[in-house]
Amino acid sequence: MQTQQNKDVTTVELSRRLLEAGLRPSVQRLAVLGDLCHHYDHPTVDTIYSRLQPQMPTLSKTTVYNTLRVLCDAGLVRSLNIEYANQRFDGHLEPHDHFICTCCGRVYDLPHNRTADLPSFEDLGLQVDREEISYYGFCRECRDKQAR
Amino acid sequence: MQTQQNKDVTTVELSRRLLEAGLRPSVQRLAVLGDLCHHYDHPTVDTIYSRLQPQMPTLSKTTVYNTLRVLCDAGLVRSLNIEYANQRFDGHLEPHDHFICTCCGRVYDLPHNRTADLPSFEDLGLQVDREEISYYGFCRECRDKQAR
DNA sequence: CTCTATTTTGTAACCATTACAACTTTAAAA
DNA sequence: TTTTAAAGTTGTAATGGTTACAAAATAGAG
Repeated sequence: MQTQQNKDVTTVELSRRLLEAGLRPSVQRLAVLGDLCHHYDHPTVDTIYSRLQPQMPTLSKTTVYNTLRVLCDAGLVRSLNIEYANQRFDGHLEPHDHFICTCCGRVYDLPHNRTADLPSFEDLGLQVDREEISYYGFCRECRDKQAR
Repeated sequence: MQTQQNKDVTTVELSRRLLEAGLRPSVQRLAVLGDLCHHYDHPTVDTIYSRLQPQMPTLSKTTVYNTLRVLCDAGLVRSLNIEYANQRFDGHLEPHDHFICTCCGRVYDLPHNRTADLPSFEDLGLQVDREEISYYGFCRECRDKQAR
């Protein structure tokens, strides 16, 4: 669950997604987007950089930051807002929620816990584009560890 | 809505809450907790500091940080996790959701959009303590501004 | 092939947050 | 009271994630 992978996303598909979003499919962009589509482990910028750098020795961390911003703006990637944590990213685009262990900080995917569509707050003058549901608590590992 | 206030919370009441949480009701703690209970505007650390500093010239920003952490741990205050923003705080404790304008960054309170209690993820080994629902979009002001 | 816009890179700066040690205040005991 | 120890506050310095910026590299158009 945590280290779920999805190797099905080919470079061709990634390239198509970038082009569709009006972005040039550079090596770096393909690498960053690919990393997020192949690992659903909600990595930090640093994690992404560390995974890619060995294969791309000239890669700059600034590029990872820039690329992630571009990908987020294009909607190809989500950024998660997690208490007491660095920014984290998610290449998993189908609607789903997150569980954050307040003990170890790990992030788990959850099925989207919402029966209906996005609620409307038009009466308040608010146009809702996106919803983010996060649960906080203890994962099994941390509960077991604490029990001992 | 945005600058909603609640002057009904007296110092005596704030003091009682602190003591009940096992915290000494120091001047600084009363001030920080009071600020968050009197303004429901989801301030940043800096905003809180700026509001209190004029009346408390010796107040240190470190104290504001320390105090907020202590208050959060005690459950007297919530911290919000908002995309592309500094940490923000909320002294409004009844369950409610938030709307964040992706244009101006303002945070609006919403009624809690959840019919049932916290869902259970026991089957996944996850013990849920807390839920956070955030909506992102455009507020009326920013929509109007963009329309022009 | 040349030119120009786009993208990437590395360094330096920025700024929110935390570590730490000194100082102050408080509460309780003597 | 006075003393004493614990709790709380303060300011400075360090940390570390993120961004600004300018130079270098790259890619697509003509």
